[in-house]
Amino acid sequence: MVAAETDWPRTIAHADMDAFYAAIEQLDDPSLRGRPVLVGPRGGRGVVLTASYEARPFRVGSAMPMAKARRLCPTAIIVPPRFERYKDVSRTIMNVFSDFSPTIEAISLDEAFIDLTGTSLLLGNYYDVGRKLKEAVREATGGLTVSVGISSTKHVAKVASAFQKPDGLTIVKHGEAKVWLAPLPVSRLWGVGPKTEARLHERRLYTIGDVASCNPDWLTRELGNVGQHLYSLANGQDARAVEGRKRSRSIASERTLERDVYDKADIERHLKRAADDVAKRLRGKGFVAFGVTVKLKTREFKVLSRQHRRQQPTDVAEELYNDAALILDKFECRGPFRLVGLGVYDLIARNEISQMDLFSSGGQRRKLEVAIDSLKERFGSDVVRRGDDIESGYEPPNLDFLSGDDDFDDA
DNA sequence: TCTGGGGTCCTTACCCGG
DNA sequence: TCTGCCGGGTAAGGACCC
Repeated sequence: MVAAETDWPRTIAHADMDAFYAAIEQLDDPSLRGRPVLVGPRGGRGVVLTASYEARPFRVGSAMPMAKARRLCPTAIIVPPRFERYKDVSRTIMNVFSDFSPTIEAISLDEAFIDLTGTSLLLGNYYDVGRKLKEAVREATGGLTVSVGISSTKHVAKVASAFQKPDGLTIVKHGEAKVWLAPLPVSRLWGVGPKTEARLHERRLYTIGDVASCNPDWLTRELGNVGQHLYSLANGQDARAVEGRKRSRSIASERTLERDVYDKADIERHLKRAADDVAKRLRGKGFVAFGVTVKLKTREFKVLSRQHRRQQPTDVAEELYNDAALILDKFECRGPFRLVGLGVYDLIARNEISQMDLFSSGGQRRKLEVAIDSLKERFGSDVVRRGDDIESGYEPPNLDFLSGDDDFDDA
């Protein structure tokens, strides 16, 4: 039944853990098993991070305000999150995925793409691979379940993994993706959120099949590049490859406050805390940052941001804070604000700062990074790097760090 | 007791220099 | 010399994801 799978141009699995945080809490505390569990803050203005499957019949789900979730499911047990523990388990499952392929792309703590191209002869057909993957995760974690989708594109694998949650295994054969996707609602397209869903509905497009069969030029006129992208996805086309690990491009720290702040001194106090946090994480990753942003959210949920580009990059909390304090003066709105945040962008590795003097602006550097990445992809990183050996008297800068060989997100 | 925190990518507007 | 156009760079916001 899957005899043709070796003809697939690529084979990609998407593995997505079921109710990850809640499942870990139930694993670690047997008294929680079989009961509705909400992972999230016990008080304050927080939202549900994960609801266990026992809580879901009460129409409770992620991102729902905790107060509302408690009204809907009064018997739920609320457990504060333990991210360090979740990261540990994440490392375990990523190691399991690595046993199935050298090319895995972690999307978050609990999900990843796994490039299975060419592995069927080693691991059996893709049903076997899927079952082995699920079993390996269950064994390595002591009982957690994962839902797996396997197809010839990232997008279909992703949609397939969500198709039979929890503990599902869905395989969509190459060449059958378009037909398989057609009856699903447009909201299942990866990248369609509430806003885009509404825009599609306004145009009488309700299923993925509706999108697939509409006129692509019309859809592009209506929705711009998004329309073009969605048309391709709806037709089962998605050329994106499973990418290994990627460099992080920004780091931020923001908090919704117990009470709204009006006072500039109060805002500055929160910026100071955020600067400390961001600086610590920058140093932990060995990065320095050129760009600093301040984010404020009004009582009406309007998000405002202002940014500033430094002459010299930094990972020092005091410098980040001083920039943030200056940025604060750029806001016309005086509050009250419910959230204060500080972020950094335009990151480079700290040990390469001196070489950055060659490039005056972030845009130029970004273009150079893209160019170098594409050269490395095309010719291999060893070939591209060989410029250092040229005996011309000119010593080209070592730009290895631009490909991010050394520092990555560990998520 | 009504709305998190951490990200990425894209669009739009504006400024500036050629 | 002035004006208009165009493209690049940057800033701000928006949508989306988990």
